[in-house]
Amino acid sequence: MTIESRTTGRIPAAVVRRLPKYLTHAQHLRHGGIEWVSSATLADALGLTSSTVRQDLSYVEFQGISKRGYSTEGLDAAVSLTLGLDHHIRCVVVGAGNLGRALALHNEFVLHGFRIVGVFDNASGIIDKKVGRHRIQPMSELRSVIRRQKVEIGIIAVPFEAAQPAANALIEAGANGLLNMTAAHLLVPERISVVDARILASLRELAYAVKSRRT
Amino acid sequence: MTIESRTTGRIPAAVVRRLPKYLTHAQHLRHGGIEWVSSATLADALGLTSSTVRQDLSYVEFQGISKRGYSTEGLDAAVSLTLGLDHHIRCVVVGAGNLGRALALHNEFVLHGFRIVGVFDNASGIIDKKVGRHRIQPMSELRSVIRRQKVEIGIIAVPFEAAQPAANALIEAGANGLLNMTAAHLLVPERISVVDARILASLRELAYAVKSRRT
DNA sequence: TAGATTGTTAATCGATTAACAATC
DNA sequence: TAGATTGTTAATCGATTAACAATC
Repeated sequence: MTIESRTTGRIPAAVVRRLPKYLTHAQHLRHGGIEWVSSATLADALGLTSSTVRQDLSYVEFQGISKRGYSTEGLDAAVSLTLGLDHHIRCVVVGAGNLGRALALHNEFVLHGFRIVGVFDNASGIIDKKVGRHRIQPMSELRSVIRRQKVEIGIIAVPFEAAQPAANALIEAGANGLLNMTAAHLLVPERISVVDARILASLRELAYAVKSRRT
Repeated sequence: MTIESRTTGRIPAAVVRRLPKYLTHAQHLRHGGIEWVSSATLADALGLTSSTVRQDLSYVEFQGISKRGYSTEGLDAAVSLTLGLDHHIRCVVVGAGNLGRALALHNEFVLHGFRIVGVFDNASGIIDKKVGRHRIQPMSELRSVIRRQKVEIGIIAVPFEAAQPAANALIEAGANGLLNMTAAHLLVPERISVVDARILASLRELAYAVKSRRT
């Protein structure tokens, strides 16, 4: 495969899932003043093999240097660019319950370029209440906020039964990506990307793991 | 492969990750009064193929019936048992910030058998404050709570730099499974299971997906 | 019974790892 | 220079899908 096709073609799903880990670690190392990291060191820190690391990074527009490894600064920049994180990405939160409010206030998102530009709910009792600097808005305003502010991502933090309607509303309003914090499986058109946060599913996976440990 | 070895051997990771989805959907169907579901219908609802569904369910101690499909009640019971969800599972939350408090109050966990038995933090200013029915306890009490209450799972909802120390404290105190809500990669002994919630990573994956859509 | 649907084997596909020439 | 480390190809491993006999 030529360099051309490797770096411009689609990146395998398994690799895309790992790129955020490389990014986080590269930023962490940079922050600690470490300028170079080898595939072996990176692998150890992230629980991978050095082979996987080198394979993965070959999909990123960036080269390591023999005998030195990868520049943490270059790695940060290149992975950020590959993921499309070179500019702020606007998000809205749908659902202003405990979880939705916590996410709207979550500092880490802003710190890494995800800007929450609206918090929505359909419970009339909480409309206009404040969540940090946000004012809870009714779902009827979702469309105009998404259009005006060019929102790309909707975070769905509603009760189980409200998840699909919330997804429909977000899609109809123009969102292209959905972060699903519920246990519901969302049915969406092919052009829409969904990532499931799997919180309950993760606890259930852990239940299996700790059970298996016992037997 | 004999029935014996299929159902008693270790279940492939990819299958374990899907079992919670089958469980959620089976419970949803049951709740709606639907008693039978075919592999094809299940596949459509969950975005899988009927072949994957049948393969996956062959790892569960439970059989479908030709021409009718799977009993939703049987499916619920069998998957619950396989995952080890036939009894309550005790958890603690470490970190009483926005996210930790939201998770401690999250109704869905209790509803599905995960009981939060303690909320911990090391910021002296918030010790003894209430989170719903929970009182925030200092980390110094973590060990005795985990031992006394036979806690299996620790939920880590602390700032990035505090994640590894929190994991160490949980492991030292006797937890066997960790749900990591932070972006940090946790280094743990082999006997300990970690599942990453990947919230920031999921947003970054979505950033890539919506970027790729545009080009 | 005939047809629908399961359970399972075999084939395909994709992801990970091993190996090593290129190179700094 | 000699040795460490990358980038890439080929081999292995695991996950998904296709196909079909068994069965209700």
